[in-house]
Amino acid sequence: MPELPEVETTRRGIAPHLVGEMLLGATVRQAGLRQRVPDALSQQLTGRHVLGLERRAKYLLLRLDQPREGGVILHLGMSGSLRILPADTPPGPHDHLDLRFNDRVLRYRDPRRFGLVLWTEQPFAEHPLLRHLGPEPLTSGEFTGARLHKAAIGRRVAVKNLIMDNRVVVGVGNIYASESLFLARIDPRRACNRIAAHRYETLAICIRSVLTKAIEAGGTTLRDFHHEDGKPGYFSQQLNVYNRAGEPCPCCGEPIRSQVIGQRSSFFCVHCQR
DNA sequence: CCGACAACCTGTGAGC
DNA sequence: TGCTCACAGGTTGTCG
Repeated sequence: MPELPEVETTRRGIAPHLVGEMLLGATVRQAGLRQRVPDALSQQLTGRHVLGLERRAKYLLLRLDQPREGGVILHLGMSGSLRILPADTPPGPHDHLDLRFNDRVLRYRDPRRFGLVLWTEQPFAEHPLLRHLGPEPLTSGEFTGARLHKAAIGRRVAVKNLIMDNRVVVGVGNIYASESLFLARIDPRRACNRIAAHRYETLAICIRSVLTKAIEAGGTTLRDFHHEDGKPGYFSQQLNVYNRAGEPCPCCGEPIRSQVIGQRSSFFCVHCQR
């Protein structure tokens, strides 16, 4: 479900309900996520006030008044979602965890359990899961075509795999990788070290553009992504190639092709993308 | 260091 | 209608 735009949409939806509120504890119904939810989670955060909800890559970071550094790390994996609900709302299937506030809960649902909810007292940026992450595409200023070009030196993976590598740039998942490469007119299969510097400048611009527009549309809903208020994201209507195998290319009309690249389905126009 | 691939888990939709 | 199978938006770890 969630790439950067969906995580950012989630963050914007729930943050206003949380900031300034005091945590009354956590209810863990299923601790077996990608990593086990810490046994001491509830004890650690009870009585703490929420200072803010930040995003780094596809991680959501709940900053509290104590400890001074760190807090709660959340990741939605492939199928996770977060909603604000009245405290007495009965949990449904796969509602693995609640963070409890006075009259409401932040409820975490994740059928496939690829996500995670962790506690850390070290600065978020130093946590092992976050330490190696590359630049934020929308906010860092470090994300440039030159940097992409440099990251490609000495590598020969397909360019689609390069931009999905979290050490190169974060937040570009399978949907927006295909979409960005379509806009940049680059064949996703092309070896990343066989692409000119100026094309990487174009690609960086296209990545930023696609992610920005997806956030403005409230994310992409393919099967089950919904906002905290239950409404879908509308960016799927703006997808040019993703999930559109056989449909005409919006640019030239040739049928869009799908092919597995690096174990993931990819969509592109053989005619427009070189 | 690099790249390919399996693994984690459940739900869904296509096809028979 | 009901069954089976392939596949799904992410990330990590292992192996050669």
